[in-house]
Amino acid sequence: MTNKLSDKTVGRLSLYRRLLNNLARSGVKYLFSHDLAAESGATAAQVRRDVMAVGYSGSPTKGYEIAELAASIARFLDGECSQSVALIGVGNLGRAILAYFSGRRPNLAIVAAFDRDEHRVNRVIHGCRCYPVDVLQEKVAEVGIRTAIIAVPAGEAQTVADRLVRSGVRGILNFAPTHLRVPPNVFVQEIDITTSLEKVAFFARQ
Amino acid sequence: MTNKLSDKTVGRLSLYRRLLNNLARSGVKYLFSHDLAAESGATAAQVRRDVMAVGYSGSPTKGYEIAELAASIARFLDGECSQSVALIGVGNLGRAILAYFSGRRPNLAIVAAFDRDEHRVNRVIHGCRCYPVDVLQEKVAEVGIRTAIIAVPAGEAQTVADRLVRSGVRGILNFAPTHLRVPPNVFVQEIDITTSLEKVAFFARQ
DNA sequence: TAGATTGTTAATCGATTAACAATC
DNA sequence: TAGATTGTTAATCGATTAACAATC
Repeated sequence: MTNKLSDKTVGRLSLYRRLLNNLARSGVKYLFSHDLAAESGATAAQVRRDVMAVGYSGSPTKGYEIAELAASIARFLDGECSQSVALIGVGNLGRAILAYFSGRRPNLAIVAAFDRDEHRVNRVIHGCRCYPVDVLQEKVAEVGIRTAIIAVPAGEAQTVADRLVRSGVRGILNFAPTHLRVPPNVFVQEIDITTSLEKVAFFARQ
Repeated sequence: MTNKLSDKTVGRLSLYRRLLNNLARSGVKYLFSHDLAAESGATAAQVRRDVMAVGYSGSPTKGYEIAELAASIARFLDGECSQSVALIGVGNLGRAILAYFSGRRPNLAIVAAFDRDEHRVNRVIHGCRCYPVDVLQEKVAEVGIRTAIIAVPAGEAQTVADRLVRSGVRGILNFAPTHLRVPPNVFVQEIDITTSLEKVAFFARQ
């Protein structure tokens, strides 16, 4: 179960699950690899390999049973118990992230937010309690948080990351436009909106 | 100049430029490939290859002249004239994006935002005029916008993308959790925050 | 000069794609 | 059965890494 799975495969599985849940809601029972491929942007062969990786099998005539496949992916992606997430930085982007995840994923909820600005702390934003950043390490260690989202300005991101890692965080989603230096046992996913937009603008011009 | 450059290379170049500009501001004049590598998370060999791609040359003893290299990258990434960007969806995320880019990049500015909700339109948010989505095609074609950001709910993203493409847009930054189907001459960069967070949570548990 | 770095090619690696026997 | 799809392996592709002569 704790296989070595590539970054990309895990990303695709997460996407498949969401698509499958949507389809299940609309009453569809089965689909073929090429259906899921068309929905997700992957290829049918990728879907088949990814499905294989989670240990689920389909039928050559009926395809995959949607509910079963979704359940297999869930078993694979989600841990035994639900995971708590911390958010650091409650500016425009941080608040958008809070709003976005508010009550959406019960297994993966942002349970604590932190900010340096005292006007933003000691209140509840989109259902999430905001604390001063001074209590970051204490709080993260206390709750046993292992996943964090960094949405602070570039200059503060590395300091925040260091403190997170010291408190036991093992995965960071980093929106700050800075490459974070972390130990090899910590997974970092960088989302650099400026770079993404510049890429789009570049290829739009070609 | 209009070379076939990979997605990843363009992304790294965009990041290098930002790092170089920061260094230039702090008064540094030269750096070596491994310095830029350490800052960006790339390898020194990647930096050398990327620099080669933009047609700039360094010196084995001094390294790269920061200002010159930044200028070469800028010539390469930016077009002749500045590019206008449209934003569709002025919800929490859309407003965060507006705030983020507001006045930051003169060459790549969000000049028009669109939303379906009439409470959000016909006003200026973070310096950007918001229009009803009905005038999207008209406005995009009129201004000659070729780059757009989609920040609408998943269900509306494909419709919006179709209309954008019909109006002449050739690059889309898509925050909606939907795989967009577009013609092959349109570049799409998907930023799926939910998938990214699930990936981080998954690897944090390993 | 000696030494480190550059520009650039060759070797490696990993992921994607093609292919096909097994299956229902 | 005939036919399409599955599970899975082999071939392909592209990007990363290693290597090294040329350079200052």
